[in-house]
Amino acid sequence: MNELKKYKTKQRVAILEFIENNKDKEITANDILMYLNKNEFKASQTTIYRYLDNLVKEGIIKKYYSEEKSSSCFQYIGKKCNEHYHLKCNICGEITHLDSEIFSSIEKKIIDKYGFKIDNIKTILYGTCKKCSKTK
Amino acid sequence: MNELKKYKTKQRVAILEFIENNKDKEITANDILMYLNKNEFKASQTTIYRYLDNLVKEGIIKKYYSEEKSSSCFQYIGKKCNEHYHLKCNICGEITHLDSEIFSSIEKKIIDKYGFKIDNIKTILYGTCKKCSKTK
DNA sequence: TTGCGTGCAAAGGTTTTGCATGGCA
DNA sequence: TGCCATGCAAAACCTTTGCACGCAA
Repeated sequence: MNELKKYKTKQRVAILEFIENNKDKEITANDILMYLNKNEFKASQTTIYRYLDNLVKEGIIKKYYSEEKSSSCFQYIGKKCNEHYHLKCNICGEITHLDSEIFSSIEKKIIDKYGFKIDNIKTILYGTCKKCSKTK
Repeated sequence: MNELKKYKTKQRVAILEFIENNKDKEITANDILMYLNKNEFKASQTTIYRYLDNLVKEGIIKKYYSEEKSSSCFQYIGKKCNEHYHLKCNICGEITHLDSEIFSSIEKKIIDKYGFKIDNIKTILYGTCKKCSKTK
């Protein structure tokens, strides 16, 4: 994505910090709001939603919808995730980063046959991870 | 799954008919509401939501969440869609059904390397379709 | 007649928007 | 100083709930 000008504010730092500290969890906008209200810097829900949108567009976090919570959830994925795909376990929520070579042949096949260019940032492959397959 | 007593009402017939006639589309509760309002039998949104819940519980339709539409979508379950993947255009929303062979090699690779079993019903491959790539 | 189904209106919850103010660079 | 970011309140949505009435069986 292009370099949009962005300022570093206390709110943004606090929000991103919270998300980074909870890499392994799905976080709702409300979780962030509740957490910040108990801490040093507060941020309004408006700010939280707007900043989360930015982070999603930049590919730094991912957004999903949780039926269970009836709200959107966000999760940190890191800055170098623009080149590969992600697997997400339906059961434990764990995210696995896929080697990019695995998908390159398929990307090409799909472009050739359907003219469809897959967006690897937005696309998430859902399923069941190794651990959860065993304990089932 | 058990045999709950159910009445056959005009509203329910109309709702189910609409869903069946749009097997290949994602339908929101609102789509049904709008459609019915233009036609023979009307149904309130309350009725629609309640009946959709029933159909989901009975396994007749499937419910998932559409980020695009920011609302739940429902789809009649046809056997054919349980075996392959779907491409969804970020721009026009068109859904393309993928030939299952294209993905089978990848599924195997991912199981071998990560032990991850992809769920082809829940997974949707997002991107840009041929038409929208051209007009861009 | 019985009791499930319906519709209305209102509530509940999440997310977005408009606008004036605040604050980083 | 120039803009972007923020916060408030209200709006816009989607979905659920309570309650009285309607209607299939």
